[in-house]
Amino acid sequence: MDEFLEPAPRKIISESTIRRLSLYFRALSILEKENYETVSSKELAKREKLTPAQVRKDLSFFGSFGTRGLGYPVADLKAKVSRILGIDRIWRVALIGIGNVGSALVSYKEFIKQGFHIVKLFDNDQRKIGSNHKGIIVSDIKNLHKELLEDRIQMVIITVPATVAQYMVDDVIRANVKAILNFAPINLKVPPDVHVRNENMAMELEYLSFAMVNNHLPKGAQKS
Amino acid sequence: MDEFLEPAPRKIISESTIRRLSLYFRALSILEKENYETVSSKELAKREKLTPAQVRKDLSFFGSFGTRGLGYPVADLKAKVSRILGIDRIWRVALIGIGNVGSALVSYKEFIKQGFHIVKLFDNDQRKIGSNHKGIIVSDIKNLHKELLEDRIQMVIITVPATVAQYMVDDVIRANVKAILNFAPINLKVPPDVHVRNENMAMELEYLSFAMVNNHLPKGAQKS
DNA sequence: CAAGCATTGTGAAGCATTTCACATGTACCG
DNA sequence: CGGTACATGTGAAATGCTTCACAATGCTTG
Repeated sequence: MDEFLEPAPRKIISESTIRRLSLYFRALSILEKENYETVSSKELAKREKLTPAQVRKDLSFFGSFGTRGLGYPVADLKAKVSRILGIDRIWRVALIGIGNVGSALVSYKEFIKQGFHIVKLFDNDQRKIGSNHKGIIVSDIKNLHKELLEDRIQMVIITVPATVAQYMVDDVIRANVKAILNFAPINLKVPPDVHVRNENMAMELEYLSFAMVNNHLPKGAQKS
Repeated sequence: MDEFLEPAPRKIISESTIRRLSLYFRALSILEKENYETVSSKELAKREKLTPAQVRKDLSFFGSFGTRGLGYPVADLKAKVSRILGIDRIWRVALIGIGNVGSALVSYKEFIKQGFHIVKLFDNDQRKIGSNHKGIIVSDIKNLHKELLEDRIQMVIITVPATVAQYMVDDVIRANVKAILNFAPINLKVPPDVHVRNENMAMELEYLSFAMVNNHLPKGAQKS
């Protein structure tokens, strides 16, 4: 537990680097299952369609994890990346809005695997309140503030219609939650110390649509 | 229909620009509902937390849509952006894998609103095949190739487990589909003319986790 | 135990993206 | 109808990100 990890990276880490850390983590999990002892930046890059230099640079922001001539120790690096990402622990998550997307996320296995435990569900629909989803009873949205505090919730996932999302968020912030994953297609207003990530599935389809219409070839295959 | 739009942008448009076009489209839809006639780059920027210069530069890649001193005509610009993004038409989409996430997406209203019509569903589970989701009968995955062609499917959404995703994709490619939205946490191998976008919801939570653990303040609020 | 091989870690170079700043142009007011 | 205020469109500067290239270094083999 007391190995060398740069205590807290003082350089500013770019968003893209953080996203790639997630990719490395995923690749390392697979490599571990395949019983690799070590892995080179080259192999890691190949598996996630990146360049070896990028892999090395990304990791080097956080320390020197490899061995020259050999590569990176898989299990060890995986542990370190998970520690950097903060997924070496359990996060207590609440989900607000038990619609189609909300219900799907309650059973989403990737969340559990990575330590994101959905422990509270909220909705405003009387027919849903009190019902049981995967062992969790849906709470009345009226008790949002109180129950978020009681259960020491650290992250919230918002899957309510865009029209009411901001109201939910205002309440969530009052309950001292600092991290929000937002599925509503709206730009939430939050104070500077609250982190928001937006997940907009239509946006990805729009990207595909653009690419098709404009014959916009994917990276690495640009046409002259 | 025959107004001036650069016929096909010859400059390479960056991924971030395309993503922002989606944001502009969203903001413009709201502005239209609010009965704005025109909008300045400043207002548009404010609504999507961007800079006015960025808005202007993004739009300028595709033409000159504004009026100096006045701003951009809302309805007109919206139409143009939707044309650039290729969402001024109907896209025929198939969804493979009727699990939690898959079923949620069948009813996802944002897709319909933007012209993405899910018209085929596939699964390999006998209990699901033949069942009806929002008026669509689930087909047997065995007929994937045949039915994709018959129904002239242009895009596919993959919501199957990571272990089988690549097999599905191989078949999808053989059916001449060029756009894939992938929810499986795996790096799909596709030929260079096939577009893939990955949607990884756990990755966004990991980002939040990182931000919390590293006290990584969001943009515009960096601490010294 | 030395030579050779493989692969990291990292400044510096090369690209890409964003922001700046201002010339240009339009609308509107008095 | 001239003057003023406003806001676009865009080269150029600034910033940020990725790739290059190579010195450093530990492993492996004979």
